[in-house]
Amino acid sequence: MPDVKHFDPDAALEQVMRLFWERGADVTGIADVVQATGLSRSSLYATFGGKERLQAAALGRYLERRSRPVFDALAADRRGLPAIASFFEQLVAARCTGEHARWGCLVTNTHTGAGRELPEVRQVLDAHHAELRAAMRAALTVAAGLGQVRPGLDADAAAETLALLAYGVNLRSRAGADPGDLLAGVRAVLDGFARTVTETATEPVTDTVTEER
Amino acid sequence: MPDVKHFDPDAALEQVMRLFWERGADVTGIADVVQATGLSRSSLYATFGGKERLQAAALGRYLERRSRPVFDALAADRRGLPAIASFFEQLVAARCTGEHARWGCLVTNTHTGAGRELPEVRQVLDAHHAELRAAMRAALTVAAGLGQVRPGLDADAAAETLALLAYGVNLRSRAGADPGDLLAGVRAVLDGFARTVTETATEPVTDTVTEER
DNA sequence: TCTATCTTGGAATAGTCGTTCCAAGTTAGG
DNA sequence: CCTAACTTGGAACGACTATTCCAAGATAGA
Repeated sequence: MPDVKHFDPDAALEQVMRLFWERGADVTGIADVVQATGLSRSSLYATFGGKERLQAAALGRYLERRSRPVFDALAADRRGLPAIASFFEQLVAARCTGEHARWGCLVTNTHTGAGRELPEVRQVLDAHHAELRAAMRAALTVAAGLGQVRPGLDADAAAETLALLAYGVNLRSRAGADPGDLLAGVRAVLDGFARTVTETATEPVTDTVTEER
Repeated sequence: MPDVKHFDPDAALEQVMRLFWERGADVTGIADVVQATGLSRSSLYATFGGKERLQAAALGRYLERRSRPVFDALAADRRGLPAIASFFEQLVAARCTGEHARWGCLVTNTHTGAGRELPEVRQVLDAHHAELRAAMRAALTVAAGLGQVRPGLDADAAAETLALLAYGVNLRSRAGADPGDLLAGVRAVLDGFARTVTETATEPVTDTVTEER
């Protein structure tokens, strides 16, 4: 029987993902990957193939390990509009403070990069958008059932709105946007989706967002 | 007296801007710039300096020639919410069809690129955001004066929302998003900002957006 | 322990990157 | 026409790019 790998491919891919996430895949060289992972070029190419396949794998890992769990939590949250508000609060906090501050979102960042034309990458981009929108839609449906939402709201359109808003937050956070501004922008949208003007004015569903500022 | 330039620097910068816009500055080499402009490396460096300064110049030109005129038109538009709806209709159309389809927005694209840390570039990014938000705010103020907007709407927050939404549209359009989805997302926001639920349901301010689909 | 089979480190590949340099060409005032 | 001042084409630079290759090392069944 042959030799086995002297490293953990899963841990290596995790480091590659973080490297591409923080710096951007386009401007990160294989030499950087070698240094960050401690692997040799041979092991890297034998395990992951070339850079394009490595980028696709790292992007797929980001969707599975980073995005999807949050999307699933949102879709499973039974609170309605507060669930969406909570999602954005955590998003802004993660994008503007802590370990990954100003890293943005790897999927969002990839939209403008060179690898966006690769089929494997494009597929992840579209899947990310579909899953984000579906999670938003699910939360909006719950909100509608709880009577939190204004009559006549198009849940599909509103879900698309919130997805686009999340991309905007991700994008601007990478340029060092003020978290207060981002949260204010989120609050204005959710207030617009809420049941009536007076209700949201006296007791807004997004009170927690305001408190975060 | 010395020799004069054998080319038009303004026209050359225009071509560079379009090149960076379509392909991305990071993945566009000086060789590509030389080929696209027809200039020699000597003339290029003598006129614009290195690549970083060239990128900053191209980005500044984009803001001045592409973004600002549209922002100014929005800020000067006295229609209120229809002015904002019209802005987004033109945006989606420009991003998804015609000459610059799937190019996105150069400023939006630059948010995720390598040059985003350069002071000159960062300055343009922030200026772009400030001007976009100010234009949105101006249109919202007009809308409030015309009684088109729901009571209690925070114009600053709503302006931030619309700016973030525009970034989302720009980003997703570069990945080939469906223009109908984008317009639906825009419509949902504007309906939420409009005066009352019943009014926007029977006669939405964003009717023209709906018709575009 | 032997050996087939895989992994590993690191050299080497051809190509591209941004940038610099210089001789040759071009201009316009004197 | 002369010449100072500038522009231009194109070669050349070292540093980097992704990728390939191979000898040496490691492994586990026979």
